[in-house]
Amino acid sequence: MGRGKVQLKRIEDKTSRQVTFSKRKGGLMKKARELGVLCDVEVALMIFSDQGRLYEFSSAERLAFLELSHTLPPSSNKKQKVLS
Amino acid sequence: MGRGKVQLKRIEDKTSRQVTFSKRKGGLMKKARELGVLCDVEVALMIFSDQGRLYEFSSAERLAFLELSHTLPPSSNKKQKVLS
DNA sequence: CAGCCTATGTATAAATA
DNA sequence: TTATTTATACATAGGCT
Repeated sequence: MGRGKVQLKRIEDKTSRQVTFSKRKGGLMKKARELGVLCDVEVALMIFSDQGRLYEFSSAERLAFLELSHTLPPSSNKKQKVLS
Repeated sequence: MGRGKVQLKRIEDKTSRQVTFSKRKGGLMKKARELGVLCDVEVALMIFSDQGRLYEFSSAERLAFLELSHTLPPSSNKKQKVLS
């Protein structure tokens, strides 16, 4: 989307990679949420970045264990950050 | 997208709900894969439908446990189907 | 660096086959 | 009912602030 076509490879420039990560993470979570609501299914989305753990789910019950059973990203030595 | 605007509520018509599920599931997985590659992060996407379990991940190592630690959807009494 | 803007690329709702 | 075809809505890359 946007002005240029997307190449399916790691974005080398750190700044653009961070910007793209932020934009696409938001879009992906929105879509995951929509799929859950529109189609009445349970969806879990987990994204591990260098900063911490991010996740999304539309129906907590069956998926709540995900919060507890994962391992911490090795690069993270701080308390993990949990975002909606 | 498409011809009509989207209402963020459960699609009541079973046929449209199934059609929408199929289309959006594909789109969501594609985007999840792209985010993982472009931004060099680990992504896991799990969708529980009535049919079975679907999942996606860009980096198997840390997330492989997801395959084993989840519980089966109660509505599924057949062997689960695993898709890429 | 976090937002805002907007031209363009994509995803997809409906319609149709 | 599933596959293909548009017309549109939506997401977002690159620029700019």
